[in-house]
Amino acid sequence: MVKNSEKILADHNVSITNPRVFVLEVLLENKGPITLDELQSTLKNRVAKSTLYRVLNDLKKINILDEFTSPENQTVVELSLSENDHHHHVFCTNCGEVEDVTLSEVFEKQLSDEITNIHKTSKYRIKEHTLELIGLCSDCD
Amino acid sequence: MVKNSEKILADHNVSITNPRVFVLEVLLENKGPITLDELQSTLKNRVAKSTLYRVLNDLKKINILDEFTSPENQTVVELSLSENDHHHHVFCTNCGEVEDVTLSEVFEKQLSDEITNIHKTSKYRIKEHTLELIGLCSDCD
DNA sequence: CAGTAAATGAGAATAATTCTCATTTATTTA
DNA sequence: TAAATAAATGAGAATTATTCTCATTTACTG
Repeated sequence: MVKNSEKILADHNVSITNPRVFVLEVLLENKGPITLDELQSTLKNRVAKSTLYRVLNDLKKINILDEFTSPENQTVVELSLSENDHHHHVFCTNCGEVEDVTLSEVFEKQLSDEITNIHKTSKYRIKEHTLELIGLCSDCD
Repeated sequence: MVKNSEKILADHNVSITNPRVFVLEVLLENKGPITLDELQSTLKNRVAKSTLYRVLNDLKKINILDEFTSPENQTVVELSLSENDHHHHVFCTNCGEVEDVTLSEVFEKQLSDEITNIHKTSKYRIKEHTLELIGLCSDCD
């Protein structure tokens, strides 16, 4: 039986190596955004630091990984395996946890209308958007 | 005549020093977000690197400076002198320029409604939000 | 299974930011 | 207003995050 992570790598024509499989496994298991620190400590010493950065760059290159920075300047990564999976992020300002949020279709429509309006007055051609929600998670509230 | 920057510092009970005045002057003149690189090169050698970081932290501490990271991982700062000045940012993915955008009142209302709805299902108590619009400025388009 | 190309580990190099400490500048006190 | 005290600065060292180098190991090709 071929592991999920191995199939992902094969499908994107990247060679299947232990570090890549390990990293993918953690990301798949985690399901959602994860800070670099957390990823690193979950991997323990299975992957060298330099290799971890390289693997993450590899995954970005094949477009299955998003990277962004939290309001507290933590690097956060998240698998993005499917195209049609538009969502946003909530950050806890206290513990640094990050989660996905999916906004209602109605709202996303309102947002895209607003962006269309911006095009009329702004000198920018907008291609993407991200909404960051910042607050406290239930543990920290 | 007291300079604007000096008044700002005095109003917040921080001592008036050359580095602080220089930095504030550039930020006031620039009006809008500016990358650290740009700020640094505008200041030339008038302020030591370590002092620049210190001054920026001072301004953050008195709540008149916002700091955020662009999608290209550039540190960006912006004065926020008035409370009631909610706005968002557009980033050019090519040249790295950043600008303020103010969204329509109608849309901000829709957004705050959406956040209210999120409260019902999410475990987060949301206190702030930022919308980042990502695209190309007219020069780079 | 051997040969070649690619990936890895360990640590050096680089970049961004913070820290240290001796010196300078601002503020307070008399 | 000058002296005393406290705060801020400059220069560079220290720290942290990330990338790079290169000798060794691993994966893919025929």
